[in-house]
Amino acid sequence: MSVTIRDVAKHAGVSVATVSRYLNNSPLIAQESVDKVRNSIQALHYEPSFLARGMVIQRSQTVAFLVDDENPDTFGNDSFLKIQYGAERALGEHGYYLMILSVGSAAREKALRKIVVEKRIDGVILPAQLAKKTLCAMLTEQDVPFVLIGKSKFSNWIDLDNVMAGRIAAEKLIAAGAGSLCFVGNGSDKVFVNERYEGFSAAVHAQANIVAELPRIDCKSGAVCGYDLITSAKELPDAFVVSDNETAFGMLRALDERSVKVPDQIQMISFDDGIVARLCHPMLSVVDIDVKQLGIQAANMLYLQLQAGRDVSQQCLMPVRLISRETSR
Amino acid sequence: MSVTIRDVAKHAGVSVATVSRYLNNSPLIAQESVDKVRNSIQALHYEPSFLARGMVIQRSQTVAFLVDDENPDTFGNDSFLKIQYGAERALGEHGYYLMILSVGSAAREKALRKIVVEKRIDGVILPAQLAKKTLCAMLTEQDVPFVLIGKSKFSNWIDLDNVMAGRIAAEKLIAAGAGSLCFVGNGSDKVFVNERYEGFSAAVHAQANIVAELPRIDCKSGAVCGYDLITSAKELPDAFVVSDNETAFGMLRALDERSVKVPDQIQMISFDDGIVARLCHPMLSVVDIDVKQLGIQAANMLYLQLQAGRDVSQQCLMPVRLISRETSR
DNA sequence: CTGAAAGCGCTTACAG
DNA sequence: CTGAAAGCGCTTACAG
Repeated sequence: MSVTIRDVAKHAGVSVATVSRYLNNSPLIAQESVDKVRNSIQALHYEPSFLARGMVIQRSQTVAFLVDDENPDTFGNDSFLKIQYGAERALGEHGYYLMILSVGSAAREKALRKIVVEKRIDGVILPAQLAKKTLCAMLTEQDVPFVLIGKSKFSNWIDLDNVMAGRIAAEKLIAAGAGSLCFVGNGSDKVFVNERYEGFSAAVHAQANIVAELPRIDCKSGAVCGYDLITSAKELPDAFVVSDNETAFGMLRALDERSVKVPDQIQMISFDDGIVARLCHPMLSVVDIDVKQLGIQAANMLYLQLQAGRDVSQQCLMPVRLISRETSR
Repeated sequence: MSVTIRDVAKHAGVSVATVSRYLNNSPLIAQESVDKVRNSIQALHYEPSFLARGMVIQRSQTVAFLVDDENPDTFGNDSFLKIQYGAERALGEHGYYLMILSVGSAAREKALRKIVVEKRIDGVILPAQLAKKTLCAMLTEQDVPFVLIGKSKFSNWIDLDNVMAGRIAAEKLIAAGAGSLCFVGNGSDKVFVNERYEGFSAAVHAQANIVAELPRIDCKSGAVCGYDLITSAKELPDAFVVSDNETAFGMLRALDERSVKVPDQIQMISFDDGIVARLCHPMLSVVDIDVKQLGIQAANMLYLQLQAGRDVSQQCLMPVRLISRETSR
């Protein structure tokens, strides 16, 4: 049907071995042959079959990106989409393809195993939350490199620098004159919330004259909770650092109703730059990271391992940056 | 290295042909052989190589999902992620895998061609916006079935029923007593906006006593535009149908500032149920569709074509539903 | 530097 | 119903 390596060989007047050498950039080939083969390939619109090639070299040039579509908390947002796109792009530049695989249930985990032993994929990128012991053990045993998104006890991971993010937020507020700060966290069990608090805390304690009264408040319902928190508060600090946009959104609305001027009377900084940050009134200042870049980096880390052949241990913390808008001075 | 069909054959005391027949559920095999082979496969943990199989049958059991990561307008939202997950799930149940491929630039379009002729994929799902003539022609020529997400002149597509959505919104408002309605659209060049208006329009004109003054207002910057629109409006209709959540958000904030009671004095209905709808104050009533279901359906349509072997022309309009919240009576 | 040949792991007529 | 054999399109020692 389609044109094969044999057709090219015949057309070029060489053997298939020579064509194959050309395809693989082998040094064992004369310039003259190179030219002939190149011409024939163009003339015939030849495209090597990855299936045949993959079969002999036992590689598919594709990596799996694991997701859990049953976990809206982790994946129901577009930053995940951006990570994915970033990874696809970076991988594409190295000639690799990206396959999506949801592994919510145990059945799907078996599916992953199947894919791995079938050699359908050469590597995997997965969120740390999905990195169960059995899964990682399987990957290691099958000699498939993987990189995690999010800190982990496993060797290779990449994450945003949440501690730094918390520190930056607090420092900015202190520099802007806030004498008393309060951290509001949505979800005390989430590690990124706790990391942001850790950074916040370090920055506050570094200044002898700063009061960290109400040092930390935890809520768990986003906007509604943030709103309630403000309406019921007796006294307010000079500034809030809030773990997420939605909680901040609710707080700002309540502040507005109480006619508290932001940022004049109270300042606020949150994290992650989403649509909600821009809908806040006034617009929310935020410590953000470039999530697409995170995906790109993850892909590059994996590519390195794919090349090295064996595990090179890598950890990477992505830098964050402050986006000053209207809730901070 | 890994166990092959030959190992299984030897272990089971049959020929590789028989094992292959078992693998392919061939009827040409005795029950006795079936049992022997099944046992051996389990004993040996045999997993057939998709690469070898794919090479002979010229199929890879994977479909490509095309995206354009440079177009934030279409893909910078989580509904796209849900479509993707839905597709992955549905495909997975049929034993197919999902590969992501971004095709923003011309270079990537060549990459798609390569993937197709390499037989790396058996079919493709793509947003209608990406369905350029050359691309579809290539797919057709290469005999690769595809389904579009969004209405199209090409044969197979699936879309949300935007006309119906517009109609439902208007009818609900009319039934709730609105005597004058106004449609606010964000982006007069977007087909889904125009379709929603079309349904709105039909519903309004069906009622002789309904006034459609200010029949349609177009803006193009979301929240800010919605806000300005209300602050500068001289008189207001009984109800608004708004093409998107963000514009509605801005309008509601302005209404609040003007102390117009919603939904008592003015009602409002928008489309798509996102996070913003719930952050509106009062919470936005919305006509929504199940986007994940859209992905599932798209996958099923493609699967049908993959099975049928040849093009079966299908169009599918996904039903929508009203989610009544606080902005409608 | 080059080609003939074996082999990667499967499927599928073909003959029995 | 079963097996021997050819073939899918490539790569890679091996001998030259």
